[in-house]
Amino acid sequence: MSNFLGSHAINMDAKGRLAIPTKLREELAQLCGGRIVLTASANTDEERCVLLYPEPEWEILRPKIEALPNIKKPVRRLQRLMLGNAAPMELDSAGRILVPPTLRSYAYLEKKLMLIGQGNKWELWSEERWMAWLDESSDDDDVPPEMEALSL
Amino acid sequence: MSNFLGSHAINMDAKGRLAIPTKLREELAQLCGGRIVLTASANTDEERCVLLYPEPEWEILRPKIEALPNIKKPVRRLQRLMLGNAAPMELDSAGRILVPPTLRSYAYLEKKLMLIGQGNKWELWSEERWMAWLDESSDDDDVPPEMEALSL
DNA sequence: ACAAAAAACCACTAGAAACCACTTTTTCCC
DNA sequence: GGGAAAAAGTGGTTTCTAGTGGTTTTTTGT
Repeated sequence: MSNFLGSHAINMDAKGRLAIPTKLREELAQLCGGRIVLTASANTDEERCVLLYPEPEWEILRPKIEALPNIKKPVRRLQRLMLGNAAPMELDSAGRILVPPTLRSYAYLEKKLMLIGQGNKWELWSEERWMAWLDESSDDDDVPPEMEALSL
Repeated sequence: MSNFLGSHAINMDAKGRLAIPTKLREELAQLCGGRIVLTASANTDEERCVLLYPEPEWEILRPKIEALPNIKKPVRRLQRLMLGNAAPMELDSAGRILVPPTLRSYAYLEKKLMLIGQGNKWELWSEERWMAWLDESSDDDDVPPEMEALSL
């Protein structure tokens, strides 16, 4: 399936639209006919960003999220964020997408953005916040065993 | 059936009316002829919001709530909140609904509201409270294993 | 220098929000 | 209890902003 790598610096226009890089445009065209889903990431506040899934990937994930038993608060948070912000859309004739206002403000998106490939999806960050997170995130020593086992 | 996604920022007017976004209006029109039911959510106090069901969804849910054996207090609470606040209504000619005063005050609704898609229903929040809940709910580490297992 | 892509720009449209006028209901006082 | 005043509800119109589509200019890479 999809295997997105690398990153792009992109500008958002005054109306909240951003032009998908042409390479990625073509990839998305043949992968899902240009149909994608934007939604909010449900990680910590420092990691607020917009997630961009090709539609088929989203349709794998969505039922799993909906099926979670939601007695526990973190589950309701995940559902409210990821379902409550999901926005299916297609690229316009110029290969652009309009990011919904709620997502724009959630992820603090202004003009300068970073699009980060994450295998099955892309992450869309405020460039400023992305830079800040890179600096700040290095000092965490709570490493799960799966990661310890990795030989990079 | 219905699968509501995404969210909208909406303003309530001075008389407690809010205009349903046109996209959703059309969806509701063909789904249930514009007949919906508003009621109160029965979660924690921090999550007080108004629930908006298309009538058919509500009619699936209502008998289940009514049939619950109500010796235990939480059940009576659920029944009193959800049955006792249920308000069937139709959109007016301009696609607006009048939120009953009791629901307005229950969910602290003032002017700025958020409408959050949750699959079979919508949640209507005070914008201020919605923001606060997002911030406050992130630092809860009581994550059930089903959620831990998710790869987003 | 040329071609392609990204960014900025501009004109147009549709939707939301504010506004206003009118009706009905409730409340309070005589 | 009746009437006046206030509040709440209803319907419609106007204004303005955000969304949409397209074009031009600038930048980048070859």
